[in-house]
Amino acid sequence: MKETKPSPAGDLRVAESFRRWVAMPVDQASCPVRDVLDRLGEKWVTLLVMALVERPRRFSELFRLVPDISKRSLTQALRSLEQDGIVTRHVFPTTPPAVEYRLAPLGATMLEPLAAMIAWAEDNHGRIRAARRRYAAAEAKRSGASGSASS
Amino acid sequence: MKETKPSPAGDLRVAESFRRWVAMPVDQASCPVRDVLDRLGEKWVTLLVMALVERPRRFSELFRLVPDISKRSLTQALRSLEQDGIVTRHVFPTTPPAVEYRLAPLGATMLEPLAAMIAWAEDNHGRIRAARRRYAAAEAKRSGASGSASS
DNA sequence: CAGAATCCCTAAAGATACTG
DNA sequence: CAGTATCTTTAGGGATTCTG
Repeated sequence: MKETKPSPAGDLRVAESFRRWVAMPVDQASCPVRDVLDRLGEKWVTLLVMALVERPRRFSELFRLVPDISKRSLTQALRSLEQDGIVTRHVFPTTPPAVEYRLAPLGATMLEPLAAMIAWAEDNHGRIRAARRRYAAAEAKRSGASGSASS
Repeated sequence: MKETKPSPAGDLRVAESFRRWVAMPVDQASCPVRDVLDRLGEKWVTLLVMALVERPRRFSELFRLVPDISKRSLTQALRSLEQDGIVTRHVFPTTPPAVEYRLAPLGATMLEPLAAMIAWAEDNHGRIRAARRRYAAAEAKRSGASGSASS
């Protein structure tokens, strides 16, 4: 197990974050949580960041590395990341052209929190799947019981 | 600035995570990163978790708290969270009925990594917005320069 | 090789109306 | 109050084709 530190301070910090957030205008652009986290939520973004941790990768390399992505989505996701300064794009004017994507300094700073989330996901994947099964079972029982008895 | 610790260990850990992930079958359900992180990426999920940090909230409370969510989306997001064991749902059979959503223990454990991500987002929101402006400017120049000279 | 452009299609999200 | 049901709109994303 990792450190199961209670971190009441952390909780309070989140609570504070939320308080600030809720006080903000709905304006998506000015709310970091929505503006930044939404980006990270985009389908392939985190996966690509992970793919770039070890070393820079070329387009086709990433394309092969993520089996079920389309070139279009790959391009889009890389654009997002480039736009936000998370990755940089280097074009080598050879023939045929080679393009390399590398984690920008800003991107490197997000590895820590990202790794924390990933670790949490891995640690609790079992629990979550169990919870889903439990939920499905409860749901099935609800449907099965025709609204009559069965307490 | 916070601690800008280099954390090479953290980076390696992510790299390792990715290596494991890429070796996995595409099977979404067996990959924690995709299975769990995708959920967290769902539009309102993190926001709702944040809304539940301080104390349990009722449906209508959450509805008011998140200004631009629809009842339908709220219900769905809460279902997701309930399904995964992140929140629990308590029905008080009064008339009219009151339903309270509260962070489950499992949900509480994700506050730490989530807070880390949020902190990162807040710390770097300015940088990201700047990067976007830079990107937009560079893009505009590309369009402006009719593809001829300009080094 | 690395993309841009196009078409298509599904899933997510909003609005509205109805119900226990 | 706390939903569900239905309809509609939209945008994300996939497949394909074309280009520098």
